[in-house]
Amino acid sequence: MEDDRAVKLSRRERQIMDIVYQRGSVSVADVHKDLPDPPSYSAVRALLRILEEKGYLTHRKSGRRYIYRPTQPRHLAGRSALKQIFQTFFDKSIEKTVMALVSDADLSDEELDRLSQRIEQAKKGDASS
Amino acid sequence: MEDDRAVKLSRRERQIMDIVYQRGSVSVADVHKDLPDPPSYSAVRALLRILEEKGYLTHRKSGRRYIYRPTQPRHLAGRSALKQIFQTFFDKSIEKTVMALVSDADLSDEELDRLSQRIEQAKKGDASS
DNA sequence: TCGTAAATGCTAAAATATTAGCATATTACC
DNA sequence: GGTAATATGCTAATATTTTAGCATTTACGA
Repeated sequence: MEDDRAVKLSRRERQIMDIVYQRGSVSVADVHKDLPDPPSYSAVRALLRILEEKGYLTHRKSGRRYIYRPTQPRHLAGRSALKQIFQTFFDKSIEKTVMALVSDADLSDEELDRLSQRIEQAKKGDASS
Repeated sequence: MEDDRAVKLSRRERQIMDIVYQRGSVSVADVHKDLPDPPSYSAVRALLRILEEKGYLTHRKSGRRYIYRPTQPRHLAGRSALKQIFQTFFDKSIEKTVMALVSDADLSDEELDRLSQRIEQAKKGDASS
């Protein structure tokens, strides 16, 4: 289990990381705006600083403000989050997980077609990449 | 956003809920065993009691011990967890999420076939349920 | 240029989560 | 029935998280 990352985050830290990943990069004000039951601006800054100290974020200056970005790329973080979900709720079954996702989504026939085709193409024997 | 549930859990509470959902139902000892950096048995009991107070768990007696179960059914909890993931990491795209899941999984050709067929069957026009 | 609005740095207070330990109850087994 | 092992109930100490506020810096615009 290399899920040490998300497991160690406090509630607020987790909420903030979610916002960061959703937005890609954020200013303090962005986070403050999106946070449920938002605390003071100061509090948000402190949390961001802590997350940076812990290695989850970096920042750069843009004009007079800091822009924070995650250190772990989004797609990697997403994958490990998915892994966690399918282990916890879907008996480690990809199929169950996918079907839950699909059946909740109310996709059009076209979208379903496209999806099933893309899955077909993932087959090993398939050279049409 | 009705994600009020997971959003409110503390770190330990979340770890415990994960264990509960993974196992289906648990004794205190089960949780204690699975918890990363396990605290005392007492601490685990306290957390379970709190989670029950908050409405996430119930318990029944089995012999001399308590068996805890989640109040929200597994599949529902799983779905809302998935929703959270695909919103946060995959631009609210089912397709992106599914493909991330599939491409990480190293499924056999047979499994991929089966999956793509099941997705086909989800089409509205399809009456072969 | 220079005033000012808007940012960050820092620190410590307050709230919440986490933990251990002792007292008590229950069950299984001899 | 008696007793030891294994539960839970409860409470208070400790650790961590979350927060606000004041001091200082920075860049934008009149």
